[in-house]
Amino acid sequence: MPKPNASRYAVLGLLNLEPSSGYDIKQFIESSLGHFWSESDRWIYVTLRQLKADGLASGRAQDQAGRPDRIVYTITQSGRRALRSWLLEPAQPRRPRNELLLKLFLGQAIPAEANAKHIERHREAMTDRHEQLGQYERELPEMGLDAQSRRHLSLTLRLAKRVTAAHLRWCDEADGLLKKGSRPSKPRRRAPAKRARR
Amino acid sequence: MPKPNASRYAVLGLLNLEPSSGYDIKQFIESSLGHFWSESDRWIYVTLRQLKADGLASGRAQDQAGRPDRIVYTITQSGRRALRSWLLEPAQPRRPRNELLLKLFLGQAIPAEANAKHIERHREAMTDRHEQLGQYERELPEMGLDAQSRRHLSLTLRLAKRVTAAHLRWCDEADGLLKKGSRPSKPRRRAPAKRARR
DNA sequence: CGCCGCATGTAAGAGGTTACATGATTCG
DNA sequence: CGAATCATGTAACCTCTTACATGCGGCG
Repeated sequence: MPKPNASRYAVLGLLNLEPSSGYDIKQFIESSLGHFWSESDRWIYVTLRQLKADGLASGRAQDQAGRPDRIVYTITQSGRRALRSWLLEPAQPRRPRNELLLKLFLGQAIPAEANAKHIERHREAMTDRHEQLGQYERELPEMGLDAQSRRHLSLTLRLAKRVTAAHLRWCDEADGLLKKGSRPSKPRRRAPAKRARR
Repeated sequence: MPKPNASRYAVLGLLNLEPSSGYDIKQFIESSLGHFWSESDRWIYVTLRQLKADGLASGRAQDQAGRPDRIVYTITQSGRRALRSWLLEPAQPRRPRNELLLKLFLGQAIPAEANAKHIERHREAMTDRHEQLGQYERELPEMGLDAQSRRHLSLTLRLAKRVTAAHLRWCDEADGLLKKGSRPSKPRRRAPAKRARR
């Protein structure tokens, strides 16, 4: 029995929507799931062969005139069963790892302006993202998806937008706090206070 | 030259605040950075020895009466230089991988109530988290941290709270949308529409 | 007496990432 | 003519997880 492994099930789940080649899956993930899921394209191919080896999918090579052959994978009965039972299990939260917050927390070692720059970059990234999400949301109805998929995708978009907006509001707040923090009452003053644990 | 690697710098950054043993670092991460950063405890020990091997930290074993020995690591000059230049670089965003959203997106394969349950679990998790963050925020002033660290930690807490609140509001929205979606005009009806890519 | 806290380590392996490799076609 | 698109693969490597290992002292 294969271990619980999100990559496998992500690929398997897409096969469940429609038989696909590795390239199809890569395209679909990049174009549609990018705001909450991504995979390295090489890894998709490896995963597909693993799924086939485990009997969760079957693959047939298609000869294509003037193109590289494509291997189209189809989910099997046992694949559907495995997918369903994975979908019923609670989602496993990932280990939190926010590099931006880590850098800010450790940011005493660098000038305050450098920290402000981190926030500024983040604001730009979040602004772009927010715009892209809005764009994507507007394009949703025109994509050839069935009503269910559209509803489910729209659900994920809404969370992404809310979270992005929260980040943007935080950027404003953070700017203010960083400015306050970097303005010592006397110039060049250095706090002698020592951090103590426990 | 070691590759850019967040774990190493997380540990190095903590050493920069104060010379510490692996166990100290584990405790500090668990108690204070848990909402935006975590490490597997075993890996911390490995990382510390790597840092030492690379000359970024030095370590001295301390004999302790009746206790296992502890190895206290101290950041070196070259460690400080490496840390500073890492802190100045833009934060690398991680590959997005939200298992909850993946399961919801693929959730056509399971009954609508199962998807609602995912949301419900998520709401509970986010509610707990929000409470914990509030608790932590209230305890901040009493922790033996210097003013800078307190301000920086509080910054990270504020983002975490905003994001958590966004998740909670989304849970309510999602409930509504899932209910609408699972109520077909005629019972047992199944949408024959086929998804098409591109 | 058994469990918890302190304190570190090793080794195997999972789960990826990245560089390298190939090769035809279409488009600007 | 060069770059991008289609299409897959191998192999080395990195990062981290997990199971296993040790051992003392204090507490209920």
